[in-house]
Amino acid sequence: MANDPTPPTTADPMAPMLCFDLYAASQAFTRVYKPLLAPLGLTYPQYLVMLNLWPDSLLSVGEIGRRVSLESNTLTPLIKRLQEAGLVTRSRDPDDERRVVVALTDQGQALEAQAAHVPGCILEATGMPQAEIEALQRTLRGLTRTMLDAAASK
Amino acid sequence: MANDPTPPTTADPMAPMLCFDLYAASQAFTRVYKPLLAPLGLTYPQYLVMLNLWPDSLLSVGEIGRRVSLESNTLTPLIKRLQEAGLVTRSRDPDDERRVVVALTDQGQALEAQAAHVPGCILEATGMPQAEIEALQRTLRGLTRTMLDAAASK
DNA sequence: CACGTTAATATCGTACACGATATAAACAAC
DNA sequence: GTTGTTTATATCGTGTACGATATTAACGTG
Repeated sequence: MANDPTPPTTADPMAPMLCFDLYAASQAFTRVYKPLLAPLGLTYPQYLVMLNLWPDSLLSVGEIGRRVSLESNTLTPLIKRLQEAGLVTRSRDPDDERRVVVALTDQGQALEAQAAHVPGCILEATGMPQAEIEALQRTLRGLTRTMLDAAASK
Repeated sequence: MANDPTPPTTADPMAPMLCFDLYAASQAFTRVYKPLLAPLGLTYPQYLVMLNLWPDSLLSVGEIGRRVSLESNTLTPLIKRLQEAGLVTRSRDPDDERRVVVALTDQGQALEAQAAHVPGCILEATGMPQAEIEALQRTLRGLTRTMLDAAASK
């Protein structure tokens, strides 16, 4: 342990930053998800997309985007990677050629069973009872709405 | 409004995802920060770095990393951008040539005054009383610790 | 003091995020 | 039916994140 030239901190500038705590918690989840999803060949955002495709098996890019709060600039390359992995197909909607329809392949369908244990593992890792988790979710959703309204009104 | 081929969702796969709510809340903060920080020429992570430099004015890359939870692979290019913007200087620590010391320039120092209104604006945008914010921070910090412990023990 | 180890940054590759813009299909109005 | 507008994706550029590896300095032990 060499001597660090850092002077003793008088007041932690990070202490009052709620945003930082949110970010840290989000990153902590990512770290727990990673070893669970890596064997499936999925990143966390890719897992969110698959999670929506498993029950519906066929969705437009835009509908996926609304559900996971991402736009085509992020989703298009992400879904292309899922396609390269053989999990989904991409094709134009014949009813509306502007749309791209994402559909599960057999392999993508089969992945659902292999991912079935993930939510339970995450729930366990939180160490929180269900009721407390739901209370936290309500708090966060209210906060998110308030913040977005504040951003929009500017 | 054309007819969307999306079938009615039976159960929202996103509903139980606490991680998603954390992510959404974090993104909502980013959107509120952006118009406040853009006039200063800072991104949010860059603002976090400056927030630590303003009281101490001279920190090693590693010490900054410990405070903002980032490593050199992210910090090095970020700090180089701050350097190109004329806000900081980078130089080797003469006492330990492995270290790089980041120091505020006059311009970087001066930016503190221009950023002084930011925390108040953020606090106001949350619409939450101070006590509730602190309670949420405690919850999030506890959750983060539990999650990281769970990730480490695997 | 050589030599293996540790420590502090940097570099590289991959994958998000997201603002701005481009493209092309669908729609609307005349 | 041409023309203007909206809608759905895609592309591009910049900036994080982060695992893996490289580089160089400091340290420890014989």
